[in-house]
Amino acid sequence: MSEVENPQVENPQAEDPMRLIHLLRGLTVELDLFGAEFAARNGLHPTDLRALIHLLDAGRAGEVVTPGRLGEALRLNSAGTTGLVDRLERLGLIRRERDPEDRRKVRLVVEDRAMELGQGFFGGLIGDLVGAMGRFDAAELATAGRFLRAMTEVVAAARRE
Amino acid sequence: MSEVENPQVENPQAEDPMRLIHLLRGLTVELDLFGAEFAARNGLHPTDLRALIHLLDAGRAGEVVTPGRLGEALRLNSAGTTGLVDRLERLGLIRRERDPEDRRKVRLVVEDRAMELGQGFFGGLIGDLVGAMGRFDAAELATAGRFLRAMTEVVAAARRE
DNA sequence: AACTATTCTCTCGCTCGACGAGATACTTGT
DNA sequence: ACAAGTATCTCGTCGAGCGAGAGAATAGTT
Repeated sequence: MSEVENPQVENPQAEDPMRLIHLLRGLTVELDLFGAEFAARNGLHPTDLRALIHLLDAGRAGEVVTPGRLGEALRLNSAGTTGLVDRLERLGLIRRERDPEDRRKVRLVVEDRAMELGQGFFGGLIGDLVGAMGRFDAAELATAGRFLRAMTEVVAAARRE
Repeated sequence: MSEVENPQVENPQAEDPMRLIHLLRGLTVELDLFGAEFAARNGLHPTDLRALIHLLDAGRAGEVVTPGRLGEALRLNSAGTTGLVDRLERLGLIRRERDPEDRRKVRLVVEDRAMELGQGFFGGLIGDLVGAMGRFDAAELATAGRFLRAMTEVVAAARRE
């Protein structure tokens, strides 16, 4: 019997939790860098990209986004938010529209150009990711999903203290 | 037989690839926000935090980090790197030391204070994450690891074009 | 209806992180 | 010794984001 046996009743191929932690962090680092490089290549700042993602998500969910909501989501104060919206509007990615029902509000409307931009770039990556998922069967994907949800839940809980 | 049987072919609970994509992105967003809030609470900027992580990683691997290497890893130019190192040094998190073998070089030495900072904060999160992993058996953790590695590989490959 | 409080967005002035260009210090090859 | 190369730092500038507060519209109270 080698000393490799019986590491608390587990097999030698068992995944070390710390390895998984580092994998999680490594993945987020890669995704961040990917986003940052995409942003830089298109004359955007990281914040602009995050804003765009938020706007596209909200649009897909059919929600109306105002500068206030956007700034809150991105943890910007009102001055920073105005600057951000100015930038995105100047780039032709979004458009301001006064809300006819409450004229204090401004609706941020995403232009087609922004969707094409997001699609054209992230679309390729998403396709590759989905392709790589093809090497996993349904049960494995379900396990991965459960795992990701569990980890996300922990981080979100930690964030709320 | 209930509809829960036969998961391989068209199970209603099967994980939709796009759901997994959004989970991945959601997780990176949560981790980013967690880091940003930690940084803000300690008077650090996101860049400082990234630098600290890089330095701690390198230290654990026994590598010597110079301002040049650090700036390269963080995609900063030399001026920005000097500013970053100044900041970290002013905060007492690192220390500059001239390399006695090649006196053009500067070694960045991490102070104990920085390790305590990183440990004290990320330590709690890591503990929670490892705890949540306890709800998965060895085979499931192995699957999760394989999945994370596959996704990381795809993103890294996309980044290299 | 007028008056006050509240909500939402924007303007102004400022700070400071990051950039480009170039200076300085040290090392290596001839 | 001298030129070329490498590592770091200095200087001037830009611009994203902050704090404070102004302006515009709505909601609530009497």
